[in-house]
Amino acid sequence: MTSDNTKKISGVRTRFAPSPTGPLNPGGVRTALFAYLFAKKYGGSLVLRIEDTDVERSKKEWEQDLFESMKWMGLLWDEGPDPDDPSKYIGQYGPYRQSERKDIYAGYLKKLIDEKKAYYCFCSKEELEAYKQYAMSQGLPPVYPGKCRDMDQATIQKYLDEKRPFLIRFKTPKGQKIIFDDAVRGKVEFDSTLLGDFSLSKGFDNPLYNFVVVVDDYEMKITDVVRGEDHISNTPKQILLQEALGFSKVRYAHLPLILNEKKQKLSKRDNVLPISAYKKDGYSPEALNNFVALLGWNPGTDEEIFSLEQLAKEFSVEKIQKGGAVFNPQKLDWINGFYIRQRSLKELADLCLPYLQEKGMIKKNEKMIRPENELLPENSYSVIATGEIISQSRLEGMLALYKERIKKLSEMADLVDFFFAGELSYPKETLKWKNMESDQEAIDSLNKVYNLLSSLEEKDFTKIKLEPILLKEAETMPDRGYILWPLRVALTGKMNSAGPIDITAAMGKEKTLIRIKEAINKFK
RNA sequence: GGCCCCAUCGUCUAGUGGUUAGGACGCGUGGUUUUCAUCCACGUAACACCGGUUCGACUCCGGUUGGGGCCGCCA
Repeated sequence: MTSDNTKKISGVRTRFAPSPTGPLNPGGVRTALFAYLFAKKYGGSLVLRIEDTDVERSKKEWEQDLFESMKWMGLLWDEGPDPDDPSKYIGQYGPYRQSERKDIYAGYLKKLIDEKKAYYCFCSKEELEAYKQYAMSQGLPPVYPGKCRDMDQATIQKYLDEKRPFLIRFKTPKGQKIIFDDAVRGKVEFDSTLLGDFSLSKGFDNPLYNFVVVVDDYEMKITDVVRGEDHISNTPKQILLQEALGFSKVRYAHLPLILNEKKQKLSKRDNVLPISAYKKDGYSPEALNNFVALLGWNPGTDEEIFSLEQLAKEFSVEKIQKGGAVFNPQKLDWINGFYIRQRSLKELADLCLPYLQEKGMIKKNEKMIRPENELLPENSYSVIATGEIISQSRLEGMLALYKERIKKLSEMADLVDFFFAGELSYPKETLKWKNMESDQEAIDSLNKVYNLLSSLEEKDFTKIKLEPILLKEAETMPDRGYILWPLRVALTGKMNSAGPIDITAAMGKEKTLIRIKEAINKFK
């Protein structure tokens, strides 16, 4: 019922307003995602605003990281810097970089001072810090004591003429109850007295957070603020400012925090990676969005897999949790593995290729022509260690065997490395199946398989053809391991791998026979 | 210390006065299998506590405890 009402609200405008002081992390993405979903759900738009008023801490590189990560995640904004060329803007209300809007802020500051709703403060940092310590020790609210609140005009002018540094403070009304209705939490109440005369700006050209947020949300016609719960105690300050400036009200939805394993607010100290690192590790944006959406929100059904489009459809503020949610990397891995298993072989190959190339295993051939000028029917790759040429479908066949075995793409390379290696090195004892009593049994097994396979043609190296042949042979032994285990180790050099018959098919006749020969030779 | 917020399995959560408290991840066991995974089946495990309201509380109210957030010339 509530969601129906909300749906009717026209012109919903929400915003994501990060400060570029570090790489975008899962916490930031969660805020961005929810703001995005809120906008999409109610047919509104998402504004991206870079809160870079702190020149010391704000860096272009983090802004760039933010654009790239958001784009990669598919969280595209409707207004703000152009993701493809951040020096340009999209949407009709730009630009949205606070560092480029100082004139606007200065105008509102002057207005507040003229109307005696704000005042100059010339107190020193040391003075203020000392008072704060004292106040805390006395159990008093650690807020500005108001020394400069009623300074006479002559003194103000004198200090200004002396070019003393100053702060502009808001003249917070005392004893006022500030009540707002949070979409997540319901009614929230604060006492204005406890807020103190908070600061709006350093001089006229270094405006501060609480002030610029209010100005920008108004100027950008924001209707709904979706942000982390860590901002809830800023909300009464911002409401007071809206009232002082005669701005319209905005609605608030404060999201529960994402917590570390110790149940504290996620921070850089925790082993949570920036989005760019998850990307590098081989997590997909779909999995990340899906996982992060489920942190503090649920669809009300048992369903857990959602695309961004489905999320935008299903999303509702009523279903947002009140308590914080612990970031659980195991569940992320599970979801990521799930998405990998959904991929087509072509997609999987495209996705894994960069990892294989990075490890120096293969390279993609530019020309679709073999050295002897034979045209290839499709893409081809060169195996760097051996110079072999393999086709797209062969590569896909190899990767397919490990699709079910990885949770992230970066794990693929180490699993399939044997396909792209020269002679394998492993202790010959591993060729011996656990039930075998002597080396000779392993040698016999390998010889048998060698003979069987060498009588076949390359085109018979498919699972369908190979399986009956090899299994028939295996049935003559005490158990299948007598045939299959030595073959596995000969082909992969590993104790754990995909099925040996699958590998034989994926590897092809030539290389398979070479590997078996090499294995037998280890005993000579 | 002050203010604000929160409270169901280890974790993410369903649940809106009467349920064997459900699902998912993880973990364990079994099945499939030559191995590792996948897959399937089964299992493990929770209403923080104390009062009240009520015929009846996980659910409503109060308190306690616990956890968290914020208290910047950061955002």
